Amino acid sequence: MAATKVTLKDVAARAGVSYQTVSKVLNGEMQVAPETMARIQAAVQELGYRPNRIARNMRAGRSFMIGYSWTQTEPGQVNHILDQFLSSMVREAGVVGYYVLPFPFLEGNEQVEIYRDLIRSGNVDGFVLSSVNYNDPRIQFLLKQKFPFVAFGRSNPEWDFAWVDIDGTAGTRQAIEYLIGRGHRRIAILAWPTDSRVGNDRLQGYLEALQTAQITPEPEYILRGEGTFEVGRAMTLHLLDLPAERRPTAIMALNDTMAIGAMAAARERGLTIGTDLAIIGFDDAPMVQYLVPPLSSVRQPIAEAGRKCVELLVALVEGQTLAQKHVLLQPSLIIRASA
Amino acid sequence: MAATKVTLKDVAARAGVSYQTVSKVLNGEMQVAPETMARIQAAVQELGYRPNRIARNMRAGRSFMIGYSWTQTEPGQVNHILDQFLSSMVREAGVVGYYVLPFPFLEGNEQVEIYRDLIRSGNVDGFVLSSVNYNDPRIQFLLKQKFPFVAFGRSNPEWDFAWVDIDGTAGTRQAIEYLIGRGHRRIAILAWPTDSRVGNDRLQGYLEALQTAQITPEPEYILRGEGTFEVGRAMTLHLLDLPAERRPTAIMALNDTMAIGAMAAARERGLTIGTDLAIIGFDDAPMVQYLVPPLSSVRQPIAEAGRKCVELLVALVEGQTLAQKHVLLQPSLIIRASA
DNA sequence: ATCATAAAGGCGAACGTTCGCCTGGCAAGA
DNA sequence: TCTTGCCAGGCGAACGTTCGCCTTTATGAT
Repeated sequence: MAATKVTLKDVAARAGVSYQTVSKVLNGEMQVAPETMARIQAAVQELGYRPNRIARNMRAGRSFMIGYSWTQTEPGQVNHILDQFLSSMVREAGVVGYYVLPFPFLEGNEQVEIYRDLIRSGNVDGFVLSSVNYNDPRIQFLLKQKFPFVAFGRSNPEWDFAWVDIDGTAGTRQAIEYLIGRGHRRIAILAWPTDSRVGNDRLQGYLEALQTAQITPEPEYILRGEGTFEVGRAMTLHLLDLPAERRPTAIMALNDTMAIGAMAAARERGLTIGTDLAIIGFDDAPMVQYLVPPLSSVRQPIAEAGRKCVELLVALVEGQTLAQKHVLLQPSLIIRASA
Repeated sequence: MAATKVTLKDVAARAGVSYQTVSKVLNGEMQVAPETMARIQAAVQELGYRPNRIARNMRAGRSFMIGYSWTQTEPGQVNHILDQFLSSMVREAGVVGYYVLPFPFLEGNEQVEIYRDLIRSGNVDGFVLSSVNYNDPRIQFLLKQKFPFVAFGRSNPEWDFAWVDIDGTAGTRQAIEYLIGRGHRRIAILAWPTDSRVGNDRLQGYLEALQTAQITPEPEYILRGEGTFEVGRAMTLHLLDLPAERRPTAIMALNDTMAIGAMAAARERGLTIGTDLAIIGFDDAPMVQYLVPPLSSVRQPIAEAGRKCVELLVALVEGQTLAQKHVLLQPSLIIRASA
């Protein structure tokens, strides 16, 4: 089917040396006479030789693969993260001689079994984990196995492992500080259930910003629920139906989908978004700039996170001690007309 | 670092047979006494043996990997395709014992070099191509190399290769027929430059629907440009500034981003979308359901396409003759309030 | 003339599989 | 008793690398 494979032996035969010599020369592990060198290089060129990666890995006892899987979003949700994150991982991995191996994501214990299989079959040298949360069974498993991995996201504080995360607290804090700076005092937040580490981190920024401004957090301004459009809309309707003097003048949502729900609710109540009610989202999904009005949101340096994950992981795999085991990246607030 | 690898020899030693026998038994290529079988299975279980994939591939002379790369979208654009497409490929590949190997996408000749390298190094057994267009150099190269691949998208009609595509013509035709059925006669289309195969296919559906309805296509209703928000907006402003009796009552855009631009333009001219002006997009990006009004759009069976690509490719790689070399999937029109 | 040294390159082995062929033993038929 | 055939399993080889050690020849110092 494909052109027959060119091996070291073919190159060696043409260059008139042993194949081991070719190997060493190509890997720069040996001094040879200049003419020999030239003959070898010519043979490589003419035959189009490339080292067989499988054989190399076989010998090395490693796969030079980084396992990665992600939660597939349900239809109607976007995973605008994936493209950036995966692209940057693939690129960075390529630079240091690795590949990224995507594998299916399953929930619960089955997922751990997949990790176990990939390890045992020698398929991967390490993992990058996404969608990390408290008590993540994958982390627990990998720690026990002492198998190299880097988590994109934090988990239980008592667990000691390498992670890269985006400072959700800072993102929200920045947004809330902006709202306060614009004169808002009654600021509500559409938050997530307490079992979400990401949600709690982001909520924390809200509390910190209020505290700094010496505003007492009102429990009725902190609503929790799933991060969907419908939930965001329902929560906002509830907030807008509070008596006028308690009704919030600004709403921050922990993701854009909820923020869009909030915008819908505001419109239903006849409010002008941006003037009657300020709304800020989180994630800066690609389309929110085209909403009416364009949604302010917190943008995360996803590509940078992907790069860092690979960098840390490769260091771990190669047995280096990490200069920094934790990387916390700063998001940035993108202000548009909605706030 | 990781637990020491368990090999066939370890299993064999524990079961008291030769390692080759273990191999054959596990692969079902040999009959053995029931007790032997039991001993082997017990040993496998107790030691947690999994065949080493690299060694297996080495022996097989194949990688069981499917190469895939995609064009990373510029910031501000969504690649809502990737998640679905890649997930379904990974899943389907897993079922038949393959993995998907993502690699960086580069433009032009460099890209072909990457393909060449991946082939020569034995990294992949085949490719799935995305973002295919006319005169695609990758297709040209792979055809010449006789290396297995499946394209997601069509290219030059004279080239003979396996592809999976979504029937863009049918998608647009369906949308235009819907508009005609709603009484629209002056229907404009925001199309793409003529060098886009996808764009031309979709445009074709527009022409066909008009012809069926015996409406003469007006050149001034067929606008071409890049598929961005700004272009969509500018084109629409131009259309809306036509004299009242020539102004279109409906606009179809070849992607959602342009459709969103059209919505912005309509709003700028004070038109009510859905009643004064019907707008339909293409792609059904996840967020368009939340626009105001929700955007009607053509939805593509992306996951199905990913599955089919893998199915065809694996058949090719394994040397089977394909029952069907071309798969054309039908998109569906999702009607919302914008049209 | 002798010996150590370095340069240039060869050689065998190993990584963990799978594949094809071989063998020893046993039962049944002639 | 001898052959035939089958069952259960063993054995060597090979895939394409890399690694460690060995050999040969030339060079220079003693």
